[in-house]
Amino acid sequence: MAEYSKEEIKRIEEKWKTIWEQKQAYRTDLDHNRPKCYVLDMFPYPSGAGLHVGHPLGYISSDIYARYKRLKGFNVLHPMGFDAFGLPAEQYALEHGVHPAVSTQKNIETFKKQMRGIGFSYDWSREVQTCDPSYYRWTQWIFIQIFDSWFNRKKEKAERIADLVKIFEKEGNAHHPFPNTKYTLPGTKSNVFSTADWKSFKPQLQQEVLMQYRLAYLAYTDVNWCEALGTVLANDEVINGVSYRGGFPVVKKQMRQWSLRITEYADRLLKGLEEIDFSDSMKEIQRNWIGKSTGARIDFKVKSEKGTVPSMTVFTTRPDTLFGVDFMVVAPEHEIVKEITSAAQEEEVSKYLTYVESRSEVDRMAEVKKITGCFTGAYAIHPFTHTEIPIWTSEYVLAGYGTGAIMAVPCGDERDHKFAKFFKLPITNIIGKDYNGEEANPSYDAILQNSDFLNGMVMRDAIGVMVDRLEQLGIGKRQVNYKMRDAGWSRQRYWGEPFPVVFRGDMPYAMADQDLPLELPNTNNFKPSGSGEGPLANLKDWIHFSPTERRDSNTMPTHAGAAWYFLRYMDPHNDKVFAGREALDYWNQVDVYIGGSEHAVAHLLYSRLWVKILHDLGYLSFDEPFKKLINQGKITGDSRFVYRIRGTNQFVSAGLKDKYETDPLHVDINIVNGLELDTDAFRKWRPDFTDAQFVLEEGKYLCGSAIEKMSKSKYNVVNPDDIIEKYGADTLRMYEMFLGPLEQSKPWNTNGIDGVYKFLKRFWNLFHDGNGKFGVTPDAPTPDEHRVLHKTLKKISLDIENYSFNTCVSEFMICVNELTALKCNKRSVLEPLVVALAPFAPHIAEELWSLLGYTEMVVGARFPEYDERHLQVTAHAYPISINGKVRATMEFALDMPKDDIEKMVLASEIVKKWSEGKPPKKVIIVPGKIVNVVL
RNA sequence: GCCCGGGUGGUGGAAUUGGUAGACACGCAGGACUUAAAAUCCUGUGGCCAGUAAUGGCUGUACGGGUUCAACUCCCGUCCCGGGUACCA
Repeated sequence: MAEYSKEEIKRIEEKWKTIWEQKQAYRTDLDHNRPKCYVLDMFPYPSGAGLHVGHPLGYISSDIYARYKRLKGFNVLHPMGFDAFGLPAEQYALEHGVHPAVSTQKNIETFKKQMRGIGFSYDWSREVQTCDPSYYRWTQWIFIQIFDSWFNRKKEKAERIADLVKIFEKEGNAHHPFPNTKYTLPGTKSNVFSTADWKSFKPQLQQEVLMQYRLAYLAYTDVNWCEALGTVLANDEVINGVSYRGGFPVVKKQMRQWSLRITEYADRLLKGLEEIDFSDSMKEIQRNWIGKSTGARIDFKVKSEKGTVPSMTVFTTRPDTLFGVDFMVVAPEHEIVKEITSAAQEEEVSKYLTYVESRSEVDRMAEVKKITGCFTGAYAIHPFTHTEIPIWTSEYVLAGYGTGAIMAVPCGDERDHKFAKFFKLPITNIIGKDYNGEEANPSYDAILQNSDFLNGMVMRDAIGVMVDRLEQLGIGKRQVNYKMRDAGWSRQRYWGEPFPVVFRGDMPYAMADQDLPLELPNTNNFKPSGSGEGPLANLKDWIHFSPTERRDSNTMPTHAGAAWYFLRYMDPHNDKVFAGREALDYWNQVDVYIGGSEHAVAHLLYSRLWVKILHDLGYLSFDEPFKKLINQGKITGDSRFVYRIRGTNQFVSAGLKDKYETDPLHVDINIVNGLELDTDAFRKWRPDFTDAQFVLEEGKYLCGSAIEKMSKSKYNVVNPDDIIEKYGADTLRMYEMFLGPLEQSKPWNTNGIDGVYKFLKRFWNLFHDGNGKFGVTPDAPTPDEHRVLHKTLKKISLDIENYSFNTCVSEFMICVNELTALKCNKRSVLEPLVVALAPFAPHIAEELWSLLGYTEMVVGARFPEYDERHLQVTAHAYPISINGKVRATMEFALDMPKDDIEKMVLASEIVKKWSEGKPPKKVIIVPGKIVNVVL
């Protein structure tokens, strides 16, 4: 008896999982005779909670795609691994005393077990774990390559530091100025040096200079210091001034940190977006993050009491508005403030600076709209009108962007306008009626007035004219600015990659290749030192491993291991290089990358950066890692609530809750059916509910509901294991796809899962008679059966190529409905369908395939091609236009073979009737479209 | 505030990208089988109206306009929902 029952499903699924493992069915090797396809999932962080139904959504889609591509004859790389370093394991260690290595391994085992249950086709022989020394050895190695390179702006690519040294020896740094324009050589005010200077520098100073160019560099930088976590956070880990994890306050602190000079790549990261297939919103997020703006730097002479400052420089995107400047604003942190403040304003300015310093990041974030500022007593001289423009300082100008100083044009900029109104400063109007006196108009299209040589010009056109003039006079220059900052790369944590450097004196030196990996020392002391140093600082012997040398006490962020793991998959066991060149060239770019949109800025940008650097240094033939990115939507939880009457153990049904004073409580989703609570189960759920009383409506207890994030504390987590236990993995896979479009977020519910289960059962039954006996007939298909088969094959293959898996499932259901109605049990029809179903429901497909008599697995089969000749197209009646003009309308509806000649014949017949016997010269007819006829 | 998405039956969602809106599934209702229930199968199911009926008519894709022979799809305006971002000059 072979019925598609719970027991049979279990037997089948376990059987095939075991066979796949024994035969290593999904093992992949280089094969130059077949086209390759690299299908990648974002590898998970193995959290203690295990997988929930949201995780597999992306994994299932990528698995379907990978399996499909295999059946289409591609050599598919479809690996999985673990992003195993990270803060949660370390915090767990602090709380429970379990070493991160131990808890991480345990979690990974759980993840793998759960993944096995779903029946993924991963090549587990290629698994990587970022915390494995044989892996992070190469993370460290790549870091050294980055440390050992600089960005040649002339060639727009990374080169070796050794090449830079050669340049310095030949010509100093005249053609390659310091990336940081504010940097000056120690003891001087200069930022240029000659060959002779370079040769006179002591080795220590040479290293210091080189550090200014390195793509991974050490510098005192303002970092986001989180006291509560005892660590520094990256910009993208700070949300609204508090830590993304825990929501603790974050303040600025100066620390000597590693950074990656990602800003040098801003333009290439931006340009690269044009050639890769990411969603519009994803590209937009990255563009915003990079934040490119073009404009000009403009120098202003300064008149102060002390007369010491010859000029100040501002950045503006609107040089066309130069004649509308009414005041200047510099950031409070700007060093010029102290130099130009007049005696009369001294007290007020210092009071204001104290106030600004006292304001935490959170305060500033919370009160963005608050207008504060102070006059410095100094004036800038307008380069054309030579009028005196008052210089103010205000926190609305940021020290870290542009030059930290702006020219304020209140009639065109909203913030400048508000500032002017608040401090009652006069406003110059340069755009006539386009400025209403009430609010700024940031238009580019107004006609300029009051603007000397720009009068009468459209603002947009005036920009270039003004910049040209400024450049001629040598008081301004075209300039591009980016919002993006260099990426902080140090973490004061234990559970991460140690930096592969040794310090001699103050300077770090890269470790030699043969000394890698620098292994993370084993310890049980994970407490941060609190002063800003990480737990590794507690290991004095490790830090000071020799009398003259010491190690870095920081570790790298989790982004490091994740920035290149997709390369390691290509050649995971290589101990000579991070991945062999042949494998890198063969597997090349990731063809499809599926994962959550939350990694839009951090992970995806760092991966793109590392690949670009490795490409520049000659290690890779491609410079974008991911050809196509798909963001699967989040699966949210669907929570249920019960309402307890305050102070009692009585619970009121949702419809009646307003009649009482109640408190809502989350209730376990698993003891609620739809909205109806299983009251017996509820009493058993928790001891304090044993004697719960219920106020029912219409004999039922109905729960309240809300869509929320899935989390343990909300009792709305659905574990895929439970679904598999009840319906099997094939049903879970197909149901998750059936839920809706892949990229759309949706709440999890099991409302329709029976429909999918029934579908599989009916599919199974097509191969069996009423008594559960397997049997198919050898007959040839009827035209109807042909049509059903080829229609389905066409739709399925097209939809998979478009990642539209939900419509695939529907198409399968239609197919089974139609074949059931036709009572079709022919091998010629059913066999191709087994192969088509295999990507979605691999277990049942394998079983049916073997029942059909194949000894080789369906894994190795070929996806059936559809044949257009078996498809019937229904044409509809539409107006027919003759010579582009609509002449008449006629209805026809018929099944028409989709064949061009017949279409022509048909169309000409129709037209013949209408155009009074005149035969058409040219007829274009597309089913479902306007029929165009040229007479 | 600004920038992207999106709004279709009781529900999840289809619609060849301008061509019969609501496929498929859930739910619901009715029926068959059964002593009964479960399971399974069949029929119906956007709304309103007419008819004993087969059927026919009107209306309908957030709202208001427009383009078109034809609009869920394109254009203009309005209202909601989701995501990103936040003094970046």
